[in-house]
Amino acid sequence: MTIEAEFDVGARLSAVRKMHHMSQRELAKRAGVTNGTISLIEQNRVSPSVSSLRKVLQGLPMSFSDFFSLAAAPRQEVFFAAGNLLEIGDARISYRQVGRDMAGRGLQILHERYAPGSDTGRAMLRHESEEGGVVIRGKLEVTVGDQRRVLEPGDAYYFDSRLPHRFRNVGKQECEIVSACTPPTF
Amino acid sequence: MTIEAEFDVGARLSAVRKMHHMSQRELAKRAGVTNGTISLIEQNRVSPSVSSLRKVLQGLPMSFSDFFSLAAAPRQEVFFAAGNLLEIGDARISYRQVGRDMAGRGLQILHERYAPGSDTGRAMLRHESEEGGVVIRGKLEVTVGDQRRVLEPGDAYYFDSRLPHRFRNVGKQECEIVSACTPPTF
DNA sequence: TAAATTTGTTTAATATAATAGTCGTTTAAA
DNA sequence: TTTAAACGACTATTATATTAAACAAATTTA
Repeated sequence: MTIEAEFDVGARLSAVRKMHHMSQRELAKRAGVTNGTISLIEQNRVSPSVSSLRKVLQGLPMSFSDFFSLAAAPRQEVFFAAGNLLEIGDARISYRQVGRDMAGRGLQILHERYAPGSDTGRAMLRHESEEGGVVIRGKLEVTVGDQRRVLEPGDAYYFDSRLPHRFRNVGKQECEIVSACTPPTF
Repeated sequence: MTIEAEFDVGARLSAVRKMHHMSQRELAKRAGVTNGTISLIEQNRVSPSVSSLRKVLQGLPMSFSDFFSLAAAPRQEVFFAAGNLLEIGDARISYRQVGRDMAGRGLQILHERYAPGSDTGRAMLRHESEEGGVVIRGKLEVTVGDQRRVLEPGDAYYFDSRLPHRFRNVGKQECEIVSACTPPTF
């Protein structure tokens, strides 16, 4: 039986709104509330009623359970520096493990390439899986939740796929990464 | 990206409160609100603020995500009459399947016995699994969410373990059932 | 540059939620 | 029965959320 740790409704709404590239006014318009309401909620100067919060979330759109699952999700370590990977290979073949402990992770690794300027764009939310990767060549801007960083060769990422996320090749050359994700639930 | 279907906050709170065997006053006391607030919320005559709903849920205790996951969970068929099981065995050995389609279920079957008057009691919420069973001998009162029924030999149940649930042997003889549950996530 | 949008914030007025206290009913005890 | 305790519902008051409108700062357009 989990109890709610306190969490920041305002910051969470602000983050998820920005991930959807909406202004307060645009969201307010879609949600059928005023922009002032959004502003006050995001500053935690009011605690919205469930009914108005529902209107706001429907403007994204997002369900209550997604919103609160995100809010309740423990913050994981997202970025790993190039020199901060765990070497588990041998002298001839190097296996560099992303993340300290793999306990309870279990995912499959893939290779991907990004043309200059390419962008995974809109599809920001997935469910019930995890994914990670390593940049081989080029520059990749990775956005996860409210965290964003441009990764360069050797850098890596790992996060819960339920967090909103986006990949962009911000460099002028092709970008190659080693990525991985858990298999679909069924 | 799931959107919230409308759901009845008041009815959900009322159901989950009753599953915890609390009166409005008792919950109000634990939550630090007045019993009138609980009453008004359960009648949907107000839409509680997130902050007061949090106080109420902490009185149970229950997290936002559990509360809204429950509310968002599609209502499954919970009870199956004795003659309403799917026979998948042969003439010598009878396998009677509980539930129509097993698509996306995947669980393991077990046998259990309940002494007269025994009661699983308090532990009402689990996570991320499903369970079901068949009564072989005796009478078993099964409570799932806001649904309750006394099952007799041949009757069966199947439900999402995230729903609050409880088993009681209300008969005077030992009760034997065939039950099943999904393995723990890790 | 200058004008025009668009951004997030703020304030006074309004609408709504939460409280304290009371009521009638039900349940249990005497 | 009678009494006492507990229950959920209700009302008037208080506290809070929401709105509408105006504001300054940042960005875009001409």
